[in-house]
Amino acid sequence: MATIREIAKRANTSIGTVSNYLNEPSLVAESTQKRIEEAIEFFDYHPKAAARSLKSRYTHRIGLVPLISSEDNRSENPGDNAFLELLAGINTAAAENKYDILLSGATNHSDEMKTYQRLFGEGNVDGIILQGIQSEDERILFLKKKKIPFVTYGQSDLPIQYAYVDVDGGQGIIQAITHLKSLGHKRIAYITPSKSLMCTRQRWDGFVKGMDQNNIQIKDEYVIEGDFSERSGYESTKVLMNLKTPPTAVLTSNDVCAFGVIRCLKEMNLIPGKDVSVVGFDNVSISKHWQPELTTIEQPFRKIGFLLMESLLNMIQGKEEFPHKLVQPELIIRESTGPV
Amino acid sequence: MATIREIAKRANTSIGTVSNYLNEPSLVAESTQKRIEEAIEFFDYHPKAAARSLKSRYTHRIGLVPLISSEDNRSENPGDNAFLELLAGINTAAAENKYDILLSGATNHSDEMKTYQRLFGEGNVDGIILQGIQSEDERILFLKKKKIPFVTYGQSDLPIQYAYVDVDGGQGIIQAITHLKSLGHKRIAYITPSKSLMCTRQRWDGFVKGMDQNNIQIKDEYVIEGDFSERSGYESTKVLMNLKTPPTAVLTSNDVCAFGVIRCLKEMNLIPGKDVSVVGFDNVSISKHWQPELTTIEQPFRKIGFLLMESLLNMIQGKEEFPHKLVQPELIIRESTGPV
DNA sequence: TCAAGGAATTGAAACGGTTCAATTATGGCA
DNA sequence: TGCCATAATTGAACCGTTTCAATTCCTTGA
Repeated sequence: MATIREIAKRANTSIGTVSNYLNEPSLVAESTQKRIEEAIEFFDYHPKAAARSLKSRYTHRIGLVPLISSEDNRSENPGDNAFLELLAGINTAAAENKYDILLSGATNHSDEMKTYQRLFGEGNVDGIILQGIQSEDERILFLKKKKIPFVTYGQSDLPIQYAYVDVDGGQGIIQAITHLKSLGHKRIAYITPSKSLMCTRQRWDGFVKGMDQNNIQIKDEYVIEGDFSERSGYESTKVLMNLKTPPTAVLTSNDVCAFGVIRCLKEMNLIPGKDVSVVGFDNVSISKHWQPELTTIEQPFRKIGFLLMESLLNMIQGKEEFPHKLVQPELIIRESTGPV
Repeated sequence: MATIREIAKRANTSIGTVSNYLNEPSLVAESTQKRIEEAIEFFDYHPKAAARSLKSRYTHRIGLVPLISSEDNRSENPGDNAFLELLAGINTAAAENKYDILLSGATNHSDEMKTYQRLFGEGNVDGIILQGIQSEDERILFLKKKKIPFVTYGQSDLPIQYAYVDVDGGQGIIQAITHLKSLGHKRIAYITPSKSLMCTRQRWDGFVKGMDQNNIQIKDEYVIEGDFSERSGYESTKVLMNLKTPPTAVLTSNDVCAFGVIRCLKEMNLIPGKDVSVVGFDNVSISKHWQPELTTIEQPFRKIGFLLMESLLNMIQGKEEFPHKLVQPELIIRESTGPV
């Protein structure tokens, strides 16, 4: 394998100049550039990343640590393509900046933190992207303490400054309510997981605001505190449908929960999308193939990935300190919502 | 950040000994080990990957270049979790050997080859895992020519020696036929994509063998050359069901094609799993939630990932030259197959 | 013709590990 | 006690870049 010295020799110049050409071509005279290019071509030269990063301190890599369940559970979890789309976005921004992605799976959060420390400590990565943020995420505290540059996808409740990209979930709920109103719905129920979660709180705020904007009064009995599970959707629906005046539409906080709602409606011989409208959140891959196809709120994962990477790079390069970015979700209208 | 020299100093030993401790602790006296461990703990020391690989030539990283479609297509392609599961398997074997995974997406195969060359040329990775092998895959030729260590998931038709891990698709088809036979089926149809593909040919061989083993004669009119699309499943089924004596069971080469079969059956007012049994191939995440739930052949992606990584490491370490491994798929029996 | 100053180039030191031949310590045995 | 084999340790050279102060080259204006 050729080294920078051989390139310099063949191009009849010094290694310093070749290095300049590699990093800041404008410093090098055009005629010299030509000769260097010829030599690089001739030897099929690629500067060694190890040598480069040893001296320069930049690895040109960022770390991503997906949580990997310890058992095979292919078809269980429908979070599926979201990760791939996020990756696609991250990759796009990375490639534009000549960065690569280093992946090292972990099976739990304490593993994950060890991995972060190792990746950064060993100088494998310049920074880290965090996903699946929890309300008091210990990983955020850890990375902050270790002074490891990082961006998160989603916000925590921690009173700390850090960079994040987040979806404006409240906006999504507002869109859904507006859509339902336009179909004539006024009796709108909302199944929300515990408001101790940051994202749920945002959505709740959106719910309040959306109802207000559309001049609909929030009825306490239409608001049910559940969780993200299919079961929760099912049980909550049972309660809702047994009310004196049951709602004509149900908002949920994720698709899986909406699937539970649909199952319950079917069991009660109600036609989802006709008798009762249902809106999910996430647009997981199966929601398009559900019966009926699910109206849901989609998070733009590619864009999120792109922004995550962009923000991280800005931090690493010292251009921004703690960038905050909010992106708008999109309402995907399918069969599970219809006129009253 | 501490360096090996500071560790040596505090542990009152030489850098050579610390290096030995790091790489081959058995070379170091126990008492010395203790002191070194204390020093490492004290400084929270992590040996720098760049320095290490600069001299040792090992990066402790392998490369993976997923093809990333240029547009957002979250819920279109159900290949979804397969990649994640593969990754999980690769990651497990990687972690056991202190390896990390470097990911760098590409949008097409020529991009992909450039990426391979860069990753290996710059010394970012020790070897590469190739997926989505085609019958005359140019990437295989390229990597072979450039002497880049690699393993593929799947075989090509190229008359070259290289390492691969593959699923014994033929075995899967045999299992499916045996299952159908046990349900009383004798009129079994098979929709197969063009036999020019390696994997289709394997499956065809399995079909022939499986029918023979179960003493069923292959009827020419029950064999339809289609492709992997939903449409192909639909069209082929139309032809099959209009035969004088239509088949009672249909084998396909992937789940999406099977979905097409099911759609056609429903349109013809036939009940899939009752009037006609249908078997898919892949067990994509939605097949479990299909109507009816799809009987299909599952590829053990975790295991495949694990074997891929293991084989690659063996090659890198010179333990094996071109390991070949075949894994057995598993028949997942659900609702789309039933007694005649 | 010369001085000044910017553009281009130079080369030695530095980054933080690994490697290996050489050296020293240790234990077993006659 | 002395000798030998083996275990443990040492430290200088090296890996291939980047960095930067120093030097040379070139142009311009007086």
